[in-house]
Amino acid sequence: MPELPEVETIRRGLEYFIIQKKITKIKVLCEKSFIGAPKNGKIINLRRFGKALILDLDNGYSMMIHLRMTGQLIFDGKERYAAGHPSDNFTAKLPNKQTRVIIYLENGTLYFNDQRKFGFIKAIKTPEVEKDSFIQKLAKEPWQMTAVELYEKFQHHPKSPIKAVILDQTIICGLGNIYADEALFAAKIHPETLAGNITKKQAEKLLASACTVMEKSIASGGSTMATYIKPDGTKGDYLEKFAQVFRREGQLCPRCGHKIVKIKVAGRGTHLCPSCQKKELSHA
DNA sequence: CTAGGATCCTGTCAGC
DNA sequence: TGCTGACAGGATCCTA
Repeated sequence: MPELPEVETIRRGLEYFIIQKKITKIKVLCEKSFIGAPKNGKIINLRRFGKALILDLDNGYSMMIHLRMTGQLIFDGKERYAAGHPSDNFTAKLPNKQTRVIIYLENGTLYFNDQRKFGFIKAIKTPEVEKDSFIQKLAKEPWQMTAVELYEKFQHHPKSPIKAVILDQTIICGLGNIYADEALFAAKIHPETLAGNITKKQAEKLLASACTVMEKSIASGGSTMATYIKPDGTKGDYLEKFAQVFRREGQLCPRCGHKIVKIKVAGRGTHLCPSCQKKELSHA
């Protein structure tokens, strides 16, 4: 679930609590969730590659963390800092049934929770991080990429729907299901448009939109910040505050007032405004 | 090589 | 109430 903005939010938030802190012990509660041998050591750096987080230790080892769909990192010390897949775990007593790994630090405890066990922590030597196959295959983030580069990549997947293509981290890095839908909406492109039919102009708009939607999210702390309290005192979340189309099927398009629909593209739930995001017959 | 679908796993929710 | 199937903010593996 966590996409680039959420992982960046976690990185920035966690940094404050765990940099220069020693790991005293690591407890693996689910074998599948930890690859390699746990290493203690002092945390000297927190890096991010796409949706992957890298925790560097002072002993030559690193831990690569990927949250996949339902992973969460919750630091519990004097204060609690929780981010990742939004759920009650953010405020629950830990460890609980979904806790997979516990990292004990000198100043608190870092819980890796993951309902579906798709995520993992992997211990590797620091120089091996950039040789990791996932990291190595990652494309540039939208801010580093030019529209021409992106357009040319589209030509390698001419028959795939554009949504499937922008979800591919080896083509453009950082978007997930939310921001793919939001970026396509902002660029007024139908998610089923074949990548080979995307014009240079559309590629440009799409790239700019990807930057904008993710920047806005990072600036506001990512979509997975626990919750916020609405003026009426009830709880709300990022999606109802910032998402234009994601999980808004049945509601009215904020741009044209047409009803937002949900379809399936590339096996994923996909939200769009059929009026703003016309299939083929867009511009020239 | 690309494209599409199945798969990993747990939990929740809609519909009968 | 209990069951069943669909679905879920990701990525990889398998097949055609």
